[in-house]
Amino acid sequence: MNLKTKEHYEVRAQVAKALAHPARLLMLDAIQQCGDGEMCVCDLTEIVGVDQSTVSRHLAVLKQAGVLADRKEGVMTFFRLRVRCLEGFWGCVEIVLKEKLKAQQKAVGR
Amino acid sequence: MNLKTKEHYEVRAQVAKALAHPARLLMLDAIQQCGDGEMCVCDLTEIVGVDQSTVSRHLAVLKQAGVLADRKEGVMTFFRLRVRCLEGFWGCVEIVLKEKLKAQQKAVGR
DNA sequence: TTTATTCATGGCAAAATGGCCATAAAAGAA
DNA sequence: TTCTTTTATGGCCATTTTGCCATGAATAAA
Repeated sequence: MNLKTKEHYEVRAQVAKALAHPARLLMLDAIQQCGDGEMCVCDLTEIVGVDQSTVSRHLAVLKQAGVLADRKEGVMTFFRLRVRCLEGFWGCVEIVLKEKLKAQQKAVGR
Repeated sequence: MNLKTKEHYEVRAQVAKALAHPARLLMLDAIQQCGDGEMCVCDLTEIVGVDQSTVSRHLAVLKQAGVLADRKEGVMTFFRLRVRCLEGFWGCVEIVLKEKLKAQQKAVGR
């Protein structure tokens, strides 16, 4: 088998972890769908509906993971996606969810 | 904007969370690469190198998420992938890692 | 039957995560 | 200058996650 080093799996898990929070998913979705391709912390705070400090920390996680980039303009900070592959990422998640549903239906019919 | 419900993001985050652990990644990789397409808990325990009870719990997480299925044969339990899309999933992670590296290089050269 | 093997689970402790509040820092407005 | 707005961060607490040990349950072997 062609298994990798422990670090190999750790850095990849770190990226997946950054994507594994509902508030962060919502923020990514909002940024992706907004016309400008970027959003300020204040707007994201309103959309997510948690404390501004919490949003700031979520955004820091996504930035640190390599998913978002930021740009300061005056008093505001705008965040934008650094990658275009998230569709594929969530496409796989959708498939997993469908499989899970299948398994549950099979279990009920047992 | 076409944002989804809170639950929409929660179930998807749950799947991502299941994939967001180095030991679980290693196990998925091992199962994917092994010839039979399935592995027993005992072999996975040896590969990962943590307690057998810990491996069992990791496998339960992946099963619950819809990523793995299991099959009992005698005293052993074999786990196999339920989905074929993980390549795409990790492909996106690779792209994120490359972006992160680019950002770090830019930061050093500043 | 007794013994050994394989896996799952209860219990517990350590660490990580996520949330809020308060507040600092930076920029612009008055 | 002083006030306001926007963002980031320290502090703190509650919850979740992760790991191990011990042990139970199930099956196979002796």
